[in-house]
Amino acid sequence: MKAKITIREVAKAAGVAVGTASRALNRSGRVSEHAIAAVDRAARELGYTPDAVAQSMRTRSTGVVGLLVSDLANPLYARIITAVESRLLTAGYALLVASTHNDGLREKTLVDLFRRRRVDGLILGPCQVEAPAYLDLLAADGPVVALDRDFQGDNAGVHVDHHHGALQATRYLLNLGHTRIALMTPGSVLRPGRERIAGYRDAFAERGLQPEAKLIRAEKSAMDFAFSEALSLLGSPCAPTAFLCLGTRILSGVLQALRHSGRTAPDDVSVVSIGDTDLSQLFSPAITSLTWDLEAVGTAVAELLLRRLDRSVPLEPERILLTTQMVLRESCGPLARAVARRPTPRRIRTA
Amino acid sequence: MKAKITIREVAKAAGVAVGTASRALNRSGRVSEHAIAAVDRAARELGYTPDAVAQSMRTRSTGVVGLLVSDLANPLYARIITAVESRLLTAGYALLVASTHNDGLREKTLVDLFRRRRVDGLILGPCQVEAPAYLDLLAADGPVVALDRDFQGDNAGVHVDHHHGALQATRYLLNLGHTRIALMTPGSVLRPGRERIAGYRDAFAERGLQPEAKLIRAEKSAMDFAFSEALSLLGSPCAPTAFLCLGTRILSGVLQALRHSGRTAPDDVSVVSIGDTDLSQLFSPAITSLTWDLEAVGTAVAELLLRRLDRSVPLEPERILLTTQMVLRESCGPLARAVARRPTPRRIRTA
DNA sequence: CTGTTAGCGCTTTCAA
DNA sequence: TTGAAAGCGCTAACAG
Repeated sequence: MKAKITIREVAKAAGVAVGTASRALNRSGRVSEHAIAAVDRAARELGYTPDAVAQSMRTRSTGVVGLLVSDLANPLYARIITAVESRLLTAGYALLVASTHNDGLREKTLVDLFRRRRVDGLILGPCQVEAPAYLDLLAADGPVVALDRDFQGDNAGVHVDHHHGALQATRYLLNLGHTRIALMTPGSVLRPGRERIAGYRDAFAERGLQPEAKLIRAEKSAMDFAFSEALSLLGSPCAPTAFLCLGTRILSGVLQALRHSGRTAPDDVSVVSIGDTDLSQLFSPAITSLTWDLEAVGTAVAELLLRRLDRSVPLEPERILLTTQMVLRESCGPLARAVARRPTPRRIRTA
Repeated sequence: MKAKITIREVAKAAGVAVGTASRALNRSGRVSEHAIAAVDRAARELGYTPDAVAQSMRTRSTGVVGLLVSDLANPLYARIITAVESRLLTAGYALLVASTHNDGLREKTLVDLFRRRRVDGLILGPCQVEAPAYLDLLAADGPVVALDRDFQGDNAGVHVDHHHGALQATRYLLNLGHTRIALMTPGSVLRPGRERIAGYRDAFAERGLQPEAKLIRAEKSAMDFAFSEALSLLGSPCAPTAFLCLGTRILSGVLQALRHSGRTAPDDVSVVSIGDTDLSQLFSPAITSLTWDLEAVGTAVAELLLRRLDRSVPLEPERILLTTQMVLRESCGPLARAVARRPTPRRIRTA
């Protein structure tokens, strides 16, 4: 393990004092061209690399930002993270990541872990407890920006317009004549879920309707609750004629349930997915989906943080709202079709 | 921005010297029970959090490890990373991540970025140039472990047995009577691709056969080259009767090509996917796939690194090889079927 | 067992 | 413009 080269040795090799070497390397303040040249050359020859830890020690800035999401393996997050990482890298920042698994306690632990490491900023995705008390204290240590999450503080964040998205999707299904639209969501606590449920309700309200409470499946439950929930819904006396699926895993579960019970979209039921993936694109029939620009989300949240990291600009509340687009594919049809087919005995019976 | 509490203030509040406070907090060496109690209480009351940067400065250990993969958004990597993060967290380590985008230069930049930040260890996934010169120098700074990648040095890493996997999959197709098996891979440079191609060849060799060179599509090319490649293969005079797809994106492309040209598996062609995802499980027909335990890969690589981070154990070469399993589903059939159907005019014509 | 002190490698006053 | 020196917060070595 060869000894690390320090700025001290560079200074000596260049025939200047360490202070001068530092100023030369950082191009900060008044240094002679001559000194700069000598120091640069010495640094290059010795293969000097500044020690970021020591720099952080003095400057109180680590050049690291932390990112917390509920699950790194979620393909949607994975793509957002890639975009965040990319944008941050161009500004010289490194990215520390971790999964909260949607557990408030774990989030606190991780935030502390990051804080002890003196991250310069924090990006927080949705989590169980949206605005825990420690978030306010935290803001004193550096900027915290929200990723599809609501918490007080100076309120900076990037949000997807899930409300409008769900509204749009629900309207579409209502226009096709569906009213028994099952809403399958992994939870109603987190912002995305909350907003989507509200959008769904509002679409009904626009027509003076109200969704059947039983069709809203927002219980927090096991990962693949969607399969069993969908199956039981399909077997109930007033089965839904359409499914609005919130998330890839949910879509998987619903599609499996459909297959299992011998139904197909769009003939027996219509299916819309909120969140677009390989699966929705390639499934037969291709699934009509609500999509949004994940790269834009990542880039925007990184940029927002970067702006707040730059102490020269004043910190004012800043919320960025990104819109969703509906991609029409093959999985939806007018109610008539489903009604016409429902009487078939095989289809009515419970699995 | 309230002033940070340092160990100095904790010591004063507890009525001891900083040295004692440090020893008490770290339970290191000889400290009286009394002192420990006083220091702990003072620390709690003041809300003291040790500054990891200052600690790193002294101890020369940051408690951070770096992880580099070609693409964080790749769902397979995403799941591995989650497992790595989980395992590392239990040992108190934080995880710095970045994507190399399979670019050797970018990898070097990132490795430097991590190194300057003095990560304690490094996990490197496959990249363009498998064993660049700087990797050897790097080993002097701390342990480097490979993730499905071959490089010299002290050779520690976790590898998936892609060779055996591809062998297994190819044998399976050969047993079904297929010999014109297209191998669709995003590249032959990286270890996984190399090994898989070798396995594929070896399966042919076992029967004294040799695959047609034209059926091996290992060109490095655009992300969705699979679609056009598959389409052109299907239109060629001696179209393949089976597809071996290496990776999710490739599978997507091939499935799209099949749909586009009006063919379906397993009647017209057989399809096997190497790497199992939602798509392969839910597609109709469900795709016969080669799968491996991604969580095990992540845990194993984390554990391997952790072991090497512990300076008390001697560093000896250590390679962990994980096996693959073949999951039989509905996308493959005997050659006979495809042959019987091929004469149908619509199917022979090029799209 | 505990206090004092010397740095880790760097940036940043403050004089010169 | 430059050099010398003072720390950033902490741990480790050394006296007591």
